[in-house]
Amino acid sequence: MSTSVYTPGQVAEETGFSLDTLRYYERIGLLERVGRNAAGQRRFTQQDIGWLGMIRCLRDTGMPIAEMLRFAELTREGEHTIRDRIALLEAHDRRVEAQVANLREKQAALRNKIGYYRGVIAETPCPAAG
Amino acid sequence: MSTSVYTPGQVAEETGFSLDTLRYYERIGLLERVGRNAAGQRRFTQQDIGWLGMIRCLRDTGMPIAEMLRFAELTREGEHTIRDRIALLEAHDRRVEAQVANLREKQAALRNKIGYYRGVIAETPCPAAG
DNA sequence: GCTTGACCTGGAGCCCGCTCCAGGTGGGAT
DNA sequence: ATCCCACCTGGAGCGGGCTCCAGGTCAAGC
Repeated sequence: MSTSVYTPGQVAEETGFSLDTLRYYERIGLLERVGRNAAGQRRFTQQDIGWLGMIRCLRDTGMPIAEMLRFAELTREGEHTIRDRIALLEAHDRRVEAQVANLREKQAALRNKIGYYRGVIAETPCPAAG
Repeated sequence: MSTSVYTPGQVAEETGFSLDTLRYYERIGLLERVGRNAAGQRRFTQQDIGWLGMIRCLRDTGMPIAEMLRFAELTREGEHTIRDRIALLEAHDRRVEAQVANLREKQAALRNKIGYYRGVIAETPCPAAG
């Protein structure tokens, strides 16, 4: 299984992005032009897959595509942008933290509500026996 | 300050929903027809605000509007739907839990990446002194 | 030799959740 | 009396992020 290249289907399978999404990401430049075989079909490298893993992390944590594009750009520009990349990721990390905090807060409120409903039921044990 | 009704502006202020969003929620039935004054202007009750708080929790935790509508419906149907409401909220709670877990997992990966970048910088302390 | 199916392209379409607009009404402060 | 501003309605528009489609090209298995 040390195939050094992967077909679109394999990549979709592995990354969880749909074929259309993979093409879309390439179109908008989030994915650098992917290599092709003689017939013009995409052949992804291990590197491409690694980058897609990064994209997956950023998307799943709610980074908008515009910002991922910025990050992609920085990455392409080379090592001298590493500080900028760190700054970008750290800012994002803070947003993720806030996101989790908000989720937890709202979740607590919802659990409260569930508890309240349970109490209501406890007072009226049998639905139609009031 | 114990105004028993609130203007749209006050409600927007307090709930963080925009005026348009409040009207939109009423239009689609997420908010039951809000009371009006003689001139036809909305006057929200304390109850409306409570409900909006619930909506806020559900939205912020990613519940789609269609499902909030379902919840609203159940609520309007009365006490005999409490078990269904609990079920709905519990299912949602599980999704929220999964959401947080995924965020945490991806966040850890991103922090890893930041750590990696830091390592790269440590090896090349001065940007142009390679 | 033919079918099947994975893939290609460019472009249109879709869903969600708002957000904005035009044109109009009322009501409170000065 | 006047001004201004908050509010009203119905309906159109928008931004993000895909997703689908038509029409076509290879490549391998039967």
